Amino acid sequence: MSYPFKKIEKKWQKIWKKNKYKNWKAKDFKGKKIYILDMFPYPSGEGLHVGHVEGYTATDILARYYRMKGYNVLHPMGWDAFGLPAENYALKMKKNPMTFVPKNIKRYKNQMEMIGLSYDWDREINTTDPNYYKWTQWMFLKMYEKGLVYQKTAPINFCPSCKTGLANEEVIGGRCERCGSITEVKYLNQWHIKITAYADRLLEDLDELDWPENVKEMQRNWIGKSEGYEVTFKIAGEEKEIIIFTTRLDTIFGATFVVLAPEHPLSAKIPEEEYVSNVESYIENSLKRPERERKIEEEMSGVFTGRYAIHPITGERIPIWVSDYVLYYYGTGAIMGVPAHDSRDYRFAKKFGLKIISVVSPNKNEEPQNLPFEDYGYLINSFDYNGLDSKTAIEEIGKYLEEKGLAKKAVYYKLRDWVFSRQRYWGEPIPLIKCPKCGIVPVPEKDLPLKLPKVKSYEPTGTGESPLKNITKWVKTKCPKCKSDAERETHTMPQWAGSCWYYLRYIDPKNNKKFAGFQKLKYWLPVDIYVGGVEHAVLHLLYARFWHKFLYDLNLVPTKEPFMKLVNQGIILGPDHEKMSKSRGNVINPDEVIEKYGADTLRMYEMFMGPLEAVKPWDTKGIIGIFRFLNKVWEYNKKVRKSKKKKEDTKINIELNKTIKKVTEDIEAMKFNTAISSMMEFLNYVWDKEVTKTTWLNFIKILFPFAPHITQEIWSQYKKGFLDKEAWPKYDEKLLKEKEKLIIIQINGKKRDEMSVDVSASLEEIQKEALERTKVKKFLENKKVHKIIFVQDKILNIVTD
RNA sequence: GCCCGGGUGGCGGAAUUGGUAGACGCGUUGGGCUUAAAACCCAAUGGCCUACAUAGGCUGUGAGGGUUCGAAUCCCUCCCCGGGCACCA
Repeated sequence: MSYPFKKIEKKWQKIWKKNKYKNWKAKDFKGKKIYILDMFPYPSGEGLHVGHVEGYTATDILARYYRMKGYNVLHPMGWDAFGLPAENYALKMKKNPMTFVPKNIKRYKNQMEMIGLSYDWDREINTTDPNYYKWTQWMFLKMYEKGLVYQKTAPINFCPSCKTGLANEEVIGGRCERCGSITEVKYLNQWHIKITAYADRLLEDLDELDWPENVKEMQRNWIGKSEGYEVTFKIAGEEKEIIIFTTRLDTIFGATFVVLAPEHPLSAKIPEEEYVSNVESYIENSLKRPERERKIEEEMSGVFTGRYAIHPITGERIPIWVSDYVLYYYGTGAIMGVPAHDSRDYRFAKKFGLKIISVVSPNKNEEPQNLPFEDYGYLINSFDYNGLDSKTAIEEIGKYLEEKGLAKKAVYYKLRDWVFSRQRYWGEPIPLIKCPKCGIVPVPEKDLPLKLPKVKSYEPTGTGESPLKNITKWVKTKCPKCKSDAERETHTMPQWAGSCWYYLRYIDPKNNKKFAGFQKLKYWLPVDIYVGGVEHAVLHLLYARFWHKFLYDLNLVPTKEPFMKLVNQGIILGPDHEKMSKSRGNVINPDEVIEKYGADTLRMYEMFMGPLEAVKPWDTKGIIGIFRFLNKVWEYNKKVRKSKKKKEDTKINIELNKTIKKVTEDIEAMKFNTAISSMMEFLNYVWDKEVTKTTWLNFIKILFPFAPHITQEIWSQYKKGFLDKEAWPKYDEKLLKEKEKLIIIQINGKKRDEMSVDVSASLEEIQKEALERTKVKKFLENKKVHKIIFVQDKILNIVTD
């Protein structure tokens, strides 16, 4: 017979709800605050999966713990309901997202209650609520006002299945982040946001953050800062010049050719007559192919223009080529080819028989052994600069060229501006109006929110136009400036827009004058702990940091960064150690687990599986261990209720204090798996013993954040009120200082014996006692003691010759 | 190719950061309860070996080497797995 978890869990969930979640409310400006945040879900309709439960349980434990510790805890939840995930699901089910999404939200919320998550539901937000997206639009207009929003026709990534343009960040390995389709390149006129203006700050401020190193590294790589020089190469017999970008000015004496990207304006302009048709067809061909395809190609291609560039130092004539291994959208779209020290230039030179000169070597006055040699080293074959190390050479050569006006320092980033238009229905309408007379005119603030119109058909068109385009009534409007007939922008914002600032709205969710009051923001920010999946490393987490910094510059938020500490929960694999997926049939459904074992078991098992950050497989058998543990708690409680014991034994007291200490420290370090182990150890220890009610209730208190239902039920059998309101038990350090210590006796580093010693014993006493032990004597026969090493309270190592 | 993680029993994982390797849990084996099974309870459980037994020995944290009285932990070389980036000049 198992304990009646269904009855207990239902009972307390009902009471908590009836109590209007009062125990979980955050109060502004009251005492010491802590802001514990989850990444809010997209309510797609598939329901919560075990991965959500993992992260949400972890923060729930923290929230419950800190409340008991007397903190003012902000632990909110909301819905990221705009965007592709929700819309694609609605499309699949042939429903309108406007009616469908609220249903999904209900389902998600219901599931969260079934897991026993202690959110402050008064602060619930929904990104599709006009009262919410009013402020998303407002912030967008602020960016527009500050010149960070611009329109440009550019080749962008386009998902043929979702039928919309995507940002660079949304293309993972050439595929759409949402649906996995291979993306295409389309030339579309899109709104962009100048996130690149913040590249340097986004990079630098990473250092201050308590984030996993790999996430910081991913952001650094994504931003991809390169410092170098722009160098001018004159074209022989022409006024025109080619500006190239290089980070390796030390290799300039090895530049034996110049390469232009096919898109480079000079590519089509400069070829000698006999080369024109060749170059033109090459350019035409490469423009047809998306960048991604060009990259994958092993074989290098390119054409000679028939023209030569003048080397800026030696004055030598070097050939100018056009090749698509040079990217137009990075740097200046032109490079100097240094085949001896760059693998791509090397391959290119080999293929077309171009000159290769080594100019950097690992050793002075020596040619490098293997080409290409891409590391820094010492200069050779470089005239006056021979013998200098690469770094010095870069500076010296840079100085020389700068003086001659042929070079200047330059910084380039891999990060590109954020493509912000989506050709989809389910998003925040971009609040801009196109007036034939005034051009682009923002929707006046008083007219916000610009509501998304209700429609019958919202299927994406695939033409590069938004479905909103067909809603003539909505599209046709008057220009706010000149009142003449005008049209609304019909593209919508990407799904990331709403999630860029949702953590701010929780702080002041009902404010209808501002997105949030500054004093409240000052009290609650920054977010102290943010838990969520690593998949947002260069998406949401980069966008939100950018958005936050923008608001910071307008003095609208008090901190430079939104999220101080970030923790990524590791994904939970199926029992077969493979990623959970419907097609593999290895998906664990949390609803079913709750049905079979209850929410407390589900919560605790997910915390017990291993470290929060680790990727770990679900073990269908393993969960029984937690279930047994909770059953044992229930059984043992019956024994305690009958007990008349008044005074606790010292040994049990020590054990309890040890457990409280371990659980306290482990929760703060988010090491939930070992916290649970130590509680199991405690129960195992007292299992055949009797404890007082006080001892037992202290144990129940520390178990509460992990298993709130069963503990609250047990608590109610002794005392009134909610465990949320109880103070976290303190542990007594004095009790933890044991009188006797176990000393391990090693001989030459190997454990041979152990003995118990009074803590007050002197080293001499311990040594003497140890050397007299029969086992020790046996090992020391015919040997001379050379040295004795003693580690206080731990080890005595006897070293012999 | 480059950059991050990581390799510990049959499995998930512990190990105070250089000091008893394998906590806790699963599984397995033996025993109890039961007409029987499940559930539950008790005990054993890294591998190899010696022993009638109480016991005891050797070996062991991906491989090899090094530092140290002492290494899962630090250093060097290599192998393997996971993740990210990938013609970014």
